[in-house]
Amino acid sequence: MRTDASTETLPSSAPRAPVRVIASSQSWVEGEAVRQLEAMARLPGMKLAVGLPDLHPGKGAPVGAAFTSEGFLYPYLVGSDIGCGMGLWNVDLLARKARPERWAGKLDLEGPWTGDTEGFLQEHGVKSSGYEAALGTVGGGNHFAELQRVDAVHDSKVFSALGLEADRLLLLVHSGSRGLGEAILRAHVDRHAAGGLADDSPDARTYLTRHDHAVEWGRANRALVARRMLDGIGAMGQRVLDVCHNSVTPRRDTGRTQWLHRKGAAPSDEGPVVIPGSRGALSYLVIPTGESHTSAHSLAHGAGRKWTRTAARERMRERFTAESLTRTSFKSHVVCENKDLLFEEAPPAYKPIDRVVTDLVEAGLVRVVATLAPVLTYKTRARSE
DNA sequence: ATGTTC
Repeated sequence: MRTDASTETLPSSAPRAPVRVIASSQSWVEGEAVRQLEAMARLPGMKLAVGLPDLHPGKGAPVGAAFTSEGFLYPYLVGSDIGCGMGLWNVDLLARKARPERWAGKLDLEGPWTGDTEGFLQEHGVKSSGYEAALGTVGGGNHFAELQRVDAVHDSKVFSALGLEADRLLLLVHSGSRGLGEAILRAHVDRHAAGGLADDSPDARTYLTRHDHAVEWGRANRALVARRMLDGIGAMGQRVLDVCHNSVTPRRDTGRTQWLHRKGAAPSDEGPVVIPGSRGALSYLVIPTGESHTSAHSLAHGAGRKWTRTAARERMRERFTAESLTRTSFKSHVVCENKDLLFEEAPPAYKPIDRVVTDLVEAGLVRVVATLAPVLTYKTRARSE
């Protein structure tokens, strides 16, 4: 049986698992993303391929998707940022005491943390990895650490049960396992290219052990990013939630083990999650409303890209100065001293988050608990023209 | 996504 996951070599006549795209007609989903989803549905052992409303094309495999398989698992579907996810912290500071401009001038999370990373990992029950120089750093791409205020509370019962208060700041951290996850995928690709692994093979066990470690390390990384941010503004915080959106996990609801791959897909079976928009948009704190096998136990993980990075750079450079993009329509501040990244990550490069969340609500998958508005978004202090 | 990549 072939285990080759490359889309070119899989004949379109190969048997195809059911494909479901959870998006209303008002959500624009690129045809290429759906084609990628359908190609992945032809992989050996695939049982279900689900596109969430933030589905968009990726490098071979689409992003904003979840896949269940039997007998085989596919590291390539998880991608290189194993363990990437969102953590939310409750900050012991009133929103009206926020000083975004002052904080933007001094916050610096570049470079290794000067504290005891080994000790920090130990406290979190995580083994060190050799990548500790990156522990507590945000990374690139769409990663960020963002101070937020509460825009509106829609479900005060759940909101209070989470220990949240409407007048307090929150901190949302989106980051992953940095170079660690990348090295794990590279080791797999060196041996198997885009092919999958028989789930009873030694290579599958090796990959899963490393994968699980990267997931834990990624979680600890977000915790250290949060601590560095909070240290920088002189505040303390408490973790409210932390969910991973790039991972593969076993499920045993059907008798035979199924492998649930999430590629930019938040879990719907681990309690509340935050679905962030672009840095110039609201983030949605939502609670899943019932377990759903047909949605592969998954939710959208963000707004989803509308423009490629290249297109965003070109279009945004024509229309805006870098300086103007360091503030948003919410009057929030953006620390991003890499100009290319500032343009690539500009709000118009992303789809409207309200439509993504509305699609999830209308599909019966979530209820909105609160909306959160940006106050200060930290991307990078590393200067680059 | 990536102690990237020439």
